[in-house]
Amino acid sequence: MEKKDVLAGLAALAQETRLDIFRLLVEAGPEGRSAGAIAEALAVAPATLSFHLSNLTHAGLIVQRRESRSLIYSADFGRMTGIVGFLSENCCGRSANPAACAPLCAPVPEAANTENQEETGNGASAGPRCGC
Amino acid sequence: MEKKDVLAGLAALAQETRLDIFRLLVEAGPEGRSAGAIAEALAVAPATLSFHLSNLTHAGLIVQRRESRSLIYSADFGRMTGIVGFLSENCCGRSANPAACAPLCAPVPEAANTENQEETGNGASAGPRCGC
DNA sequence: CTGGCATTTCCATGTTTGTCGAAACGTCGA
DNA sequence: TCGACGTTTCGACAAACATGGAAATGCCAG
Repeated sequence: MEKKDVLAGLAALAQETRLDIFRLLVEAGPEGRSAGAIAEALAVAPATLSFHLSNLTHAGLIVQRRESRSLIYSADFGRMTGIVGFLSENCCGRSANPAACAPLCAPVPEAANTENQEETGNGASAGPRCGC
Repeated sequence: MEKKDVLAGLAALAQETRLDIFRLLVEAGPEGRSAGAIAEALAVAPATLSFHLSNLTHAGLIVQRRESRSLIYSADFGRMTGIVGFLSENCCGRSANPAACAPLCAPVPEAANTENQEETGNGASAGPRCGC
């Protein structure tokens, strides 16, 4: 995963409409959703949606396939995990002492959860986030 | 973690200079780095750096502390894991069948690694990415 | 081949963003 | 208190971006 790819992915997600689209597709899973269905679900004008879908596709975050007259879009999780990996690369300088790293790299177990419990159980499943 | 926070975090990271800063601070760990040290390491003009540091701070991705005349910045991993959690929220509609979800949610074990091995061992440590 | 539907491309607009020089601010050593 | 140093704020500019209406494109049923 190269820096420019990560940058493109983050830029694509850093926009409300596109973030909504992506999360809708994450929720839809491999099955995906047609452009029309997305437009209806999010109440976005066709031209605007097309612009954003193109953006997300070029960023590699979503994938397009045809099904009769409709174009179906679905999320590409591999790309997302790649981006996350890039962000935590060389975490804490790959220090050999997990102690110095723990406060940052593995705050999930209990500390970070005291703030906001809404959607724990997903990414915050207490697994080791970085290689520390 | 609210949507606007996630949006702010992604927008902050979706910029080359800021991405470089954040990754530098991720590598630096809890110890952090002074503004001057960052400016030197990345060859960024002081005013520009200050602008980006402020941006990252407001997004909650980095934290500031004073040490004599210098301001030390360090990454806040809790925020990052929160963002990742938000992105994979309701993954695959929380479907009860992991089979339909696996191709997207847990492609890491072997499939995704065949592409690019550079920084595996970090985020791509084969742990379950979403709650599927 | 033709009509119709789903989606995209084109275009113009207003808004946001990244950049840097100059000046101001706050903190520390003497 | 003073001078110096590290950092931030201000001001201005060019560039990139989001948006939606209208027209064009691609695909399918009959």
